[in-house]
Amino acid sequence: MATGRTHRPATRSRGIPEATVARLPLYLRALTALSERSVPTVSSEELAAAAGVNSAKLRKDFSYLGSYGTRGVGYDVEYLVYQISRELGLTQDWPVVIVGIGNLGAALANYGGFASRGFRVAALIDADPAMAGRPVAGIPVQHTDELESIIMDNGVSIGVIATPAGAAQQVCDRLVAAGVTSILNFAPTVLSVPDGVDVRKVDLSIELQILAFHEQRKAGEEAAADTAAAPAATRKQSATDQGPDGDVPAVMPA
Amino acid sequence: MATGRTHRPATRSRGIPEATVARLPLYLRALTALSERSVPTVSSEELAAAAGVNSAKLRKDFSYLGSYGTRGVGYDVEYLVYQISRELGLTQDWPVVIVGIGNLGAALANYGGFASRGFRVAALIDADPAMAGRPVAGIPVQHTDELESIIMDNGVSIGVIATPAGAAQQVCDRLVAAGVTSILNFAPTVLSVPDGVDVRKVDLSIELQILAFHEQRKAGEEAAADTAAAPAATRKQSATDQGPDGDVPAVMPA
DNA sequence: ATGTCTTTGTGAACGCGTGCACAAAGATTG
DNA sequence: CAATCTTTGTGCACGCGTTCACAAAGACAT
Repeated sequence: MATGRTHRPATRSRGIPEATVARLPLYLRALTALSERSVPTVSSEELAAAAGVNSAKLRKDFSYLGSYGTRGVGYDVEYLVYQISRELGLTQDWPVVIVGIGNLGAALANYGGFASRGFRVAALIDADPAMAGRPVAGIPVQHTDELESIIMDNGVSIGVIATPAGAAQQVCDRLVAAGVTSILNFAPTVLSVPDGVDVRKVDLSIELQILAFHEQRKAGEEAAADTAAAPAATRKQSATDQGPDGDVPAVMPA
Repeated sequence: MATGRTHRPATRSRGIPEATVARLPLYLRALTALSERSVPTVSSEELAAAAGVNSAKLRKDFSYLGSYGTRGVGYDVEYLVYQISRELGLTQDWPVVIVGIGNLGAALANYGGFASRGFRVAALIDADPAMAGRPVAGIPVQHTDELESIIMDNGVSIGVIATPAGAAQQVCDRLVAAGVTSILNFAPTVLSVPDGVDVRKVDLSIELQILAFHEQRKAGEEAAADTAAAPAATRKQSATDQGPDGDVPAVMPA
């Protein structure tokens, strides 16, 4: 997954496990789709399939929220949508600022998924003076100088960082100082924040590297399982084994 | 985190735990930065701080790769960079296709993090005929009709889906049929794939919802810890407590 | 009202991941 | 060469998360 919590040592909040919280949006999405199709009730089995999880896990997840199901029938879709929304805090309005309006920032500003669930893009902020005033996704970009006043005037508590890595920590510090307590970080850097501030990171490069690892492993297994007679030379070398350490050159391409 | 594995039931590959694999790119990034500053060696403590993890965890992670450190000294930066790169499969070239060249797809195509580590954008694919031929990030966009031939001709095994949710499963099916075995999915949908295909998803909306949950909890705690005399009315209602279920209206805004 | 059938809610067992704490290893100094 | 000091590598314990499997609960039919 592209994310990972940072700081805050798994303080299970009000008894709802972190892993469950991470799945609630998934259930909510599936439930919303059912709701739009006017499906009145759904069983744990069906909903689990739609959300791509195990049905036992889903039931246990819901049990942390309370007993909202009816045995022999299933869950009331509308009611569950409401309960999960409330639990996630989506029944209230969350103003969000996006800092760094490059390609990614613009994509985020245009992303419909933001507005659809209580998240409102309160402002777009960029350090480039040339960007100031230019509208992106219908919202005029404001200069970084305005950052503090924007945060405070709008009561923003969630910030999205889409700046280059070099600027991320500085932007983060300013956001936090101005009152932001939750940060979604797209910059490839480790952010350090004071206690009480949540950071989630989305790192495209890391995701790809994890995929590459599994891809390589698959290729290795396949090669090993091949005729097992063909000399290891799928591309360069089997890449799977090689002397425990030996004298491989301590240099690399990238 | 924004991601989560799908399918493939935690088959610990060659003894390297999944959690460790997910952290290797983090270490690699920190090590690369040290390498550029020509730092010869680094202790687990220093590197752990740079990567934002516990030093014991880091040492255990490295122990799965082998004993590459020197007691009393630390780890050789260059050597470790090489070993992790090799383990992650970054010493070889990974051609990648990006399908769906909207705002997000264009942002991904322009993202420098791709090219920097063995990942090469082999092609950009979009369903819109008007996009065909138009260069994005210096690469001409090709039409979806070409998808299969592009995959096969370039030996692409990793695909990135940045299409609208509605098109994602169909694109996924075609990618898999053409030979792709690893998919990075940005579309807000659960993809179903055959065994042997890895899917990782990055979901901006889910990340924000998780942040909102914690944000709400923080607001609730703070309100409760306030003077504890002021009647609960921070915004709507305390949102933290309320009858076990009661007769709340089964309707919601969004 | 009684019985059957479906589906929830959860107790219990298991496995993975994390972090402590320390022994082993090697570098370094005298 | 011996003593000391630093830092790795890991055994162990603990807690979280997942999954199984089943009893309890309610719907539904007769």
